Amino acid sequence: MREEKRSLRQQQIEAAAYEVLEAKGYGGTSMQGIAKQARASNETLYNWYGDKQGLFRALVTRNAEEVRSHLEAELQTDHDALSILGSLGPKLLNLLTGDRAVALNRAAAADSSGELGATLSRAGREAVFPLLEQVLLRARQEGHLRFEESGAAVGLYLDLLIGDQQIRRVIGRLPAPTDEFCEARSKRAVTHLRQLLGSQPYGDGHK
Amino acid sequence: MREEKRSLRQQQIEAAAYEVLEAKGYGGTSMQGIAKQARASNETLYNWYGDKQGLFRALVTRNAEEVRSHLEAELQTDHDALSILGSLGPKLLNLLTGDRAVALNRAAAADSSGELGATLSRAGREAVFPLLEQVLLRARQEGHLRFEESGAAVGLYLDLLIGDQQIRRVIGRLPAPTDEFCEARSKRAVTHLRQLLGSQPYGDGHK
DNA sequence: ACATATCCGTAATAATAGTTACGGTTTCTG
DNA sequence: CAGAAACCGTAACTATTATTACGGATATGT
Repeated sequence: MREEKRSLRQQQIEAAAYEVLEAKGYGGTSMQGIAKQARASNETLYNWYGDKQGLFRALVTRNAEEVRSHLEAELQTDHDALSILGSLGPKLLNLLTGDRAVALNRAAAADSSGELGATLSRAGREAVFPLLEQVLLRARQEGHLRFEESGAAVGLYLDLLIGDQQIRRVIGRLPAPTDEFCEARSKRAVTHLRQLLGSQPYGDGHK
Repeated sequence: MREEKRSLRQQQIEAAAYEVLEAKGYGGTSMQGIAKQARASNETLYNWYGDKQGLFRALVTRNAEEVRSHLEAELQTDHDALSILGSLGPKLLNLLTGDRAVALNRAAAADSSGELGATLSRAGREAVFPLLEQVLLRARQEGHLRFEESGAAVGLYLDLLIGDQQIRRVIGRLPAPTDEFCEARSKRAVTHLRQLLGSQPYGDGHK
């Protein structure tokens, strides 16, 4: 009972943090601003999160956990690997270039200690990577793709899917992506991946 | 004489700004810190650059100008387009993910007004883009590549070359790239670009 | 050499934000 | 229901920092 309420309150506070963060950027985001936005008190924020970095660490890990669980759910289906990629791609792109992810990346960029960046990367890319690896390995098993190093293949896929979208979002030069955009870009990534690594049309082009 | 000295002093000040920026991140970079590092006075900084944003605007534009002139020089040679890409790629990658560029991207990410990001993008990607477009159009003319929209082709090339290297550098999860790394990645980008857009089928043996 | 503009070093000003503290109120627990 | 714990609203404390100010030193132009 008390646990539920506290968890709900934390969600509210973290939602408020995102609102301020998205509105004013990391530099313009203060603890008191978050507290006011959430109608909470400074004391509560510090009791729960320790300090400002602790609060952002919580945002990062919770957000990454959501990303990971989304993708893992997608992975449980027994569709063939490439169609998994087709439904997982847009979601991943959307999660990595959406407003929340951008706000967190900005926070990590501004954090001089580098700890937020480490947390963001560890809980983000480094958690997603093995999942994608599984998908690509399955695709290879099914005979749709051909590659030697799975790590390089995942890297190539991420380059094709994400490219420089994230950094351009982070410095404020791209609007939030639409669903259609994510869909189209994901399709393009899969198409190109098949052209580059597909076993059918092009033979093995690396060696 | 006075002009030269002043220009030299500005270079020193801007170099000092980079040093502080690279050491302490944008959040930890203060005007007084820069002044002390440069053995200059606050007054001079404000007289010359107006305010903090003005100083960073100067850094961004000067850095972008260097990038552009480097690439333009490369473009003047009359090698065939794809080999231009081969020598231009590593340089571009190095310039976009080097310590200076990363520091500036962090500054832009932390700037809530978005002005630095706009300047960075305008003077960076948006200045480089047309140059790359020229190269790719020349490659098409020479019959090495086949595409309809040159913009999309440039985008694809940039995705392959840069990918998510920049954002990973900015959040502190990648070390500065070595020359060998830039070289290898550029080669990979050109290889893949030829596989994807090449007009002749891309064979498995070489040449 | 002299008059002047610029620059350095340092300090003052003013505002902001991280963090702590406290009285009053709500919520939980026994 | 009584006591305790947690929470809210607000204020205080402290440190930092963008920006301005000023006296002494340095360089410039004539």
